[in-house]
Amino acid sequence: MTTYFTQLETPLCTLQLTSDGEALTGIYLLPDHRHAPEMTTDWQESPTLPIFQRATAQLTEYFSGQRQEFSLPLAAHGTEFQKRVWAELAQIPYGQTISYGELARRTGNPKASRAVGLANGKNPISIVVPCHRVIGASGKLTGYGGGLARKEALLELEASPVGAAVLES
Amino acid sequence: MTTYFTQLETPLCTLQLTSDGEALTGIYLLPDHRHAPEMTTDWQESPTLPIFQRATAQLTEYFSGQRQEFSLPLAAHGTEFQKRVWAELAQIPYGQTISYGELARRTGNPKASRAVGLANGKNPISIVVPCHRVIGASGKLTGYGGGLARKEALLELEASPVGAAVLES
DNA sequence: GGTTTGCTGTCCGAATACGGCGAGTGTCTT
DNA sequence: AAGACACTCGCCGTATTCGGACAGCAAACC
Repeated sequence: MTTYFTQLETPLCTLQLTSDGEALTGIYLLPDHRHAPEMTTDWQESPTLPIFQRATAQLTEYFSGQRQEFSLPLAAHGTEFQKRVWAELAQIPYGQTISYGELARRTGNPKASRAVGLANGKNPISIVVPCHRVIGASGKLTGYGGGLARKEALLELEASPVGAAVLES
Repeated sequence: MTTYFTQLETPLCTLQLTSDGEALTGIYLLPDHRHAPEMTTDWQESPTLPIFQRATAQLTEYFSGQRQEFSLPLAAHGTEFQKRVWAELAQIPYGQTISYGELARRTGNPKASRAVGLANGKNPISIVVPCHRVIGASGKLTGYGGGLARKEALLELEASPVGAAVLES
């Protein structure tokens, strides 16, 4: 199965988008994103793919503070448990944060907060599936696949009424 | 990937042939063949598939003593080591036997006679890939996925100038 | 306030177990 | 002597199991 990809520059960092040709399968924060897939010979750069056009437009709006929700076909591959966690992630509104424990409760395994953290880190579609909105019960950020600094930046962006201005400073 | 199959009656037993549509992927001695794959819902019976027609004809000739070598497209899936062993199996002439140790030497791992035995047992294409021609260094048959009795019968068939007559008795 | 402990799902490396062997002994028949 | 047989031990590639490590948290203790 061919994997299509393209890249997008944002005020935060470079994003790498991947797709199966129909749905979006991944978004990675380019330099040093943990669990980012290796690019193999069957990858094909296709900036003009419709799904990439739509995703690029919506992400650009997001970073300018003009968009709070995404509308894109997604296809995240993982275990049953992981998919349940990711589905629950998508329910967290823009600008809000919850704890790993709370996410565990919503997922149906109240005591699996630690496993939820792992599943969170494996979320392939950063930003659109807002894993950055999950923080420790104490308020500490505790971890992010794309780096703690970027997690903090994303939360600042969503908390600021002036949008991307905070990223420029 | 759909798996195609058909069955064939022989003087020895029923044979189950499997294919990917192009090449032969398996031959199993039907009642009680160890490591025989489970038939799943994506299996499809296709007796008219060209590869099955050719295989059936050649196997029938073999059991009547009229054929000593096969000419069929094969596709055996396994590890590197297993494929090396199976390739070496194909070099053993009709009617001859060698020991597991000798097969290990020919494969390039002289001391791996025991591992060779395992790989031998995993050979998916019985008879055409003649794993029955490998016996213990002492002359004992020591084992066969399709049952020791059948291994003995196959060797008798190949040793007899009158062909399948020995199987009828 | 700190520290410890138990509860979670998944991955990954290490350790283990398991054979379609074979060579080397030792014993017991002929 | 020489063969038949039982037993032990080293050898090898796989399959399976096992033990940590983690994007946490709360309760139970000092």
